[in-house]
Amino acid sequence: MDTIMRIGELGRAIGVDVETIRYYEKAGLLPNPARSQNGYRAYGSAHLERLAFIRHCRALDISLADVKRLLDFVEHPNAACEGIDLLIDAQLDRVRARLKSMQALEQQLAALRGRCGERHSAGECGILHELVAAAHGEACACHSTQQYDQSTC
Amino acid sequence: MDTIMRIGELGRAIGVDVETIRYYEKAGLLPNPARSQNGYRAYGSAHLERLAFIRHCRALDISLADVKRLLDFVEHPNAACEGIDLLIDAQLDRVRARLKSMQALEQQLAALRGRCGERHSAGECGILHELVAAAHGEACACHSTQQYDQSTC
DNA sequence: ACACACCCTGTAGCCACTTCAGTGTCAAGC
DNA sequence: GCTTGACACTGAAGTGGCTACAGGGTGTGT
Repeated sequence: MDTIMRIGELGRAIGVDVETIRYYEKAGLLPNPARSQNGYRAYGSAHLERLAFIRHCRALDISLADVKRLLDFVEHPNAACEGIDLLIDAQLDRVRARLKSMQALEQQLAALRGRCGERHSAGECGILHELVAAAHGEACACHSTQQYDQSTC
Repeated sequence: MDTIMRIGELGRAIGVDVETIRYYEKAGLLPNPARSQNGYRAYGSAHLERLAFIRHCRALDISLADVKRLLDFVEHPNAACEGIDLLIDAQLDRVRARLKSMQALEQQLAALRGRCGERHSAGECGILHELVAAAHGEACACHSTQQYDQSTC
């Protein structure tokens, strides 16, 4: 009743490298599949679903450790769910913090890019000058704060 | 004339862990400093500036390999500068791509967060349901595309 | 008989650090 | 003189999330 797939088929079905699947297995995220006589891994629809879940979480940039926790919740649906929203909250906080820093980064790089004129030596390059000056200047917040806490520079 | 600092002072001056400084040295980003009689590293203002430059570039999320290239330009100011703007362009492209995907991510996580009500078991948790359903659904673009190419889900 | 695609295991490499184990140096306090 | 503590040194190993490779076995088509 259950379609049986080999690792390559599973990989193609979800769009995951076979090495990654084996890696998830070793990391304890995918349960050990049955083996056919030749020793090949034999996957069913349960594995397919679980792998899809993992990849969806990874697409949300959730760490494998957290994915493991979420999978525990899926396995034990009667447990209290407190942990779930806390986990998602924390993830959202992380993503928002990074988003903010990436935006600052984009601004800085875009400004930097405008500094370079045409046909000149590295010694006259506005980008390089700007980088050196910014690294030197005390007004720049980059050096005193964490990478992901920086505002403008 | 040149203030001489030990590694701890240099680290505090720039806000970098001493281990990171030694790592940069081993990686060839910081030149080998002089040593005092006891074998301690002795840094001068040139090292300070160079380290500040490196950290500034890293704050801009520029890879160490690219920082190395930029440092080469700083060292050889008479070379042509073509490489510099290309490097910054590529960096900007990378940052913008990540920025876009992070924005999509934030949307998805925020939507997910809204799914969880109060006091219920994991089996009834809207977040978990949503995650499982989204992983299962074919309409979701997450599985077929790269992590950083996803749009909405 | 052979090519070729697929599968297996185990190990090492990637990036940018971080941590650790084990040892040495030096100034201050008792 | 002895201890304590902060700081320095080296080299190796660990982190996360894969990715790549070496060296073999399996299965199908021609």
